Amino acid sequence: MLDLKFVRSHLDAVQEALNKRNSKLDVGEFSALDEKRRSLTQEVETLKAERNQVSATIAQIKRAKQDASELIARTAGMGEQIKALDVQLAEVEELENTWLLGCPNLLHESTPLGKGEEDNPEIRRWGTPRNFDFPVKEHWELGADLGLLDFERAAKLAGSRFALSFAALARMERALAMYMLDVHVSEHNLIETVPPYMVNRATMQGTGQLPKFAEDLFHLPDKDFFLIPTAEVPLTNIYAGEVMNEADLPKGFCAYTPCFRSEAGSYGKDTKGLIRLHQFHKVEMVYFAHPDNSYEVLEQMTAQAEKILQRLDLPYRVIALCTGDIGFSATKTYDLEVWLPGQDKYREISSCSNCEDFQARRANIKFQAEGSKKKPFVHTLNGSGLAVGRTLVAVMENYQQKDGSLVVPEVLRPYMGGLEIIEPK
RNA sequence: GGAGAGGUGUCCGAGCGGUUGAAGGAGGCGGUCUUGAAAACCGCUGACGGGGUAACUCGUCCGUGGGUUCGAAUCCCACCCUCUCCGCCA
Repeated sequence: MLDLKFVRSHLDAVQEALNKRNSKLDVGEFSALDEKRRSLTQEVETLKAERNQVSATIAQIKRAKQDASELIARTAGMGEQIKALDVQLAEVEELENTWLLGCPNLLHESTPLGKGEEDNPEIRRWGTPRNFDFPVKEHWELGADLGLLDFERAAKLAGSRFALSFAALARMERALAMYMLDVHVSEHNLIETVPPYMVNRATMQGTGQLPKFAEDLFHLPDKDFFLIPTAEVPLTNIYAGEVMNEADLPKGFCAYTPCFRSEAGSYGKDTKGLIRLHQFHKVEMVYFAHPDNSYEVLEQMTAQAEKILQRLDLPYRVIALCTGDIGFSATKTYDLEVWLPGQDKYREISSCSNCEDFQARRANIKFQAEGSKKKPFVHTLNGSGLAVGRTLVAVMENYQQKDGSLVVPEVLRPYMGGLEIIEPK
């Protein structure tokens, strides 16, 4: 969330960012609440100061073993009055806080202005889409023909937006995940992590999923746990409430986890195949960075995600999300879109964002500045490195052959017992 | 799941319902002493919010949330977490 004092003193700048995001939020609402809170605070604190004084006097009298009943009688009703004001104050504070928690992040100056995804500019392209001398299939067709992907039985087990994959295809998904993790751990020095896949409310609030986006999450009411929609949530919250060492920044983590999304409101979108499921796997990168160089870390992290696509020889492009399309917590985001010949378009496979101190403030993650008493908030960044299910889709569609078989990308072969081709039955 | 113990400041650790924001240590910072260092001694050493140009001042915070009281770290209730033992379990 944004800093309360910053919002108060930069109302115009905040409103401008909200407008660029197509948000309907009005800073005037915040302003009114803030003023109300401050005047109530003064009122109640004056009363409390008075009460504390009288109580101290009573204490003195009692210690002198004298009778204080007269003074005690005089304070009757004071507690009630304070309590009533405290309740009012708590209500206003709650409203103000809810406003702040529901307010999206500011925007980096380099984030392009735009209404929606159609306005996202392309930054660069890598690779050349392959020319096929036969009609290309989409991945679900390939999977079904190979007998290695089964959506009907998955629907029987769970419902729509679930998948079953088998044998070489299942193994290839595992190979992809292992390969990604190995690259990030041995080449990028990320700390491999196995985090909880269910987290509590505070954790979801720390990264910005709650309170605003509850409908996107799976919730276990018994324990009040939420299934993670991305490993960004547990990883970013690792240092919640802690003070990190400046010398340790930037500090990066990665994790291979399932991700659970309710996909409410996506009816009719990507209803076929592996593109949009309630459950998928993703290798996620999260960095805690120094505010001075977090944008360099963003470039580096994006390059790390790109490296995976390059090693798999999958053509992709990098786009910058515009102000109307960028996520709630981010000030700047690059999306990597991989070429899917079956769909004849580029599709999102990674999203790399700098959230600056937006999440750090929510989750209270600071660092001790050396040679100073200050404890500034860190900057947090997150990026997919990559979405494993969608990478499998990209490999299937890009590596398909005329006879319906799939060539196994070279870098994956060591993870698949040397297998070079996945043959149809 | 059952039985018990406990959660206090950077850390350890006290705390009869009333000068306790919190004893006493340790650590850190500054100083005295010293050729230098150590030791010893002295002082300082939390966060957040409100008011004030400022010096400063007021309020809140002893796991979390409620309650009792003129007054709660201290009493009551609920919840969370940690530890020990038993049971169950991959």
